[in-house]
Amino acid sequence: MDKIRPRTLSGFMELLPPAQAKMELFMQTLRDSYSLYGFAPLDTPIIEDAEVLLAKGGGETEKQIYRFMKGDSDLALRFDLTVPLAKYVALNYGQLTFPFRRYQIGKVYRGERAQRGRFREFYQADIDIIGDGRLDIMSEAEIPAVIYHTFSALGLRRFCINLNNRKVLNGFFEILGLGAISGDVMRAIDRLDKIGPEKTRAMLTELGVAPDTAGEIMRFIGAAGTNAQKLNMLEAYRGKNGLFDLGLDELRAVASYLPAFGVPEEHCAINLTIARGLDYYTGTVYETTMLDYPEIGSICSGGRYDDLAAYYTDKNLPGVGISIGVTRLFFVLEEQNLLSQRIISSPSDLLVIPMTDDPAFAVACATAMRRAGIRTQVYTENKKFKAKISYADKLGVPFVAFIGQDEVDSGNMAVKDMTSGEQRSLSPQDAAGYIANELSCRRGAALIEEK
RNA sequence: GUGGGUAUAGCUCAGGUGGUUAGAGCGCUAGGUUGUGGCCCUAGAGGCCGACGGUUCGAGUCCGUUUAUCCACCCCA
Repeated sequence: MDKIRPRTLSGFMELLPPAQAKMELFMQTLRDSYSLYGFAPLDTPIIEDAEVLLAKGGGETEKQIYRFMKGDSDLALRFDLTVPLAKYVALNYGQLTFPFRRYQIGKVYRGERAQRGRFREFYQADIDIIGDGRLDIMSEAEIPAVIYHTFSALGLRRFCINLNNRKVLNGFFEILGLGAISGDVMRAIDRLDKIGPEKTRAMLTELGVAPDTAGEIMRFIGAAGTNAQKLNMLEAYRGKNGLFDLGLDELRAVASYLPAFGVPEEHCAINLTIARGLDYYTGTVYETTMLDYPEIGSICSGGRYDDLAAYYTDKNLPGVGISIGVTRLFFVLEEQNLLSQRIISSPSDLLVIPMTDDPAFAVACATAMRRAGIRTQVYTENKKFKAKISYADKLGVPFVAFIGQDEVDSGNMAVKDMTSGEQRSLSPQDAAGYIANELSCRRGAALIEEK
């Protein structure tokens, strides 16, 4: 009989158990970090009514969204977590307490061509703070702290949160008389780090920007130095444009609270080239990059927006949020070999191997170990001894307990440390203490270990 | 959506100018005798050479079509 060839669609990540164990730890670390800052967990359906998801319509979203009919229902898979959040907040407005702080980690779908590090199904890990009518600048100032803590908790050290403000950029363009093409100009300067100053200048010229104006833009966005020095440079433009002045005040406020939030300046820098492609950002924007892997691009992006749910409600709901591309980041970390080898990725801490015809004592030992919190499985297949211990070896189970006739007679367990090869005969109670103690010494390794 | 590359064992890949039973490494299975894994040795299983069509006495190899996949661009996480 012909078999159907098993296959997984391109662009869909499917991991083997050891890698999946690390992925789970990754996401648990994110959950713990987000919740430490007072964000509430939220989940929403993967499938929504197409009319709801495509409320905004047009553009890339329309082209990339998975959409299908089920009977008479026009359905679509969510392509991010922000649109479902907007719907959720509009729908449950009366029952939510504002500012509404939620985190959500979930799969999203984009029907585009998959390639290296680009997936069609991937996890996003979002946090957002939604205000009712207004939202203080302090929420924008707090976001870098959450990003900093989250990546630090993962074990990442070599990263930088880039800060900018859309009002500063748009105000600056208005000062230069480029207000009409600010979107195109922003797109051009956003690519500075990727294509270099010459090509950026050429793009500006193509847009019809006069040479000396282009020069001023290049000087402006290329500003170097500390955050304080960059803010001083910006002060030179104060008084020429209301929007710019407002943005400068916001940027200054966000930067000034970094120390109180515990964010070191070397991890959070004003970068005037950061524009973000998404057009709904209206204030602070964030983009986090790994210092040793700039080619990867942003691993966490977000910003301030003025009206989250305008398509669903008349309520004005300004907010600020960020998204970590979990699947891409995990893929890159694995590819760069930055995931710690010290993480215990075994599904069990202990494998109990019965060697007598009646496994009752072995099962009783396993029960005692589980009561002590030790993740335990019993090997019950009737195979040769070698195959049994090899099973533990392949799974990376750190401890094995042999239960043969000697053990049944003595009431002890023969506990072997698979790393050292050392073996000792212990009562179940002593064995539980020994294993738990050893494990606690080995746990706690960070997920990411930079070279 | 645009441009380029690649499809041979479970995985990574060899297979000059067409020529008999298509190979390697890793992995897998079984041995190397009794209650000790990793290393080593031996043996074995496993392929309609992506699919369809063409050229030819003969195609894994050449040509066409198609599908899948990868890379780059666009855009993004």
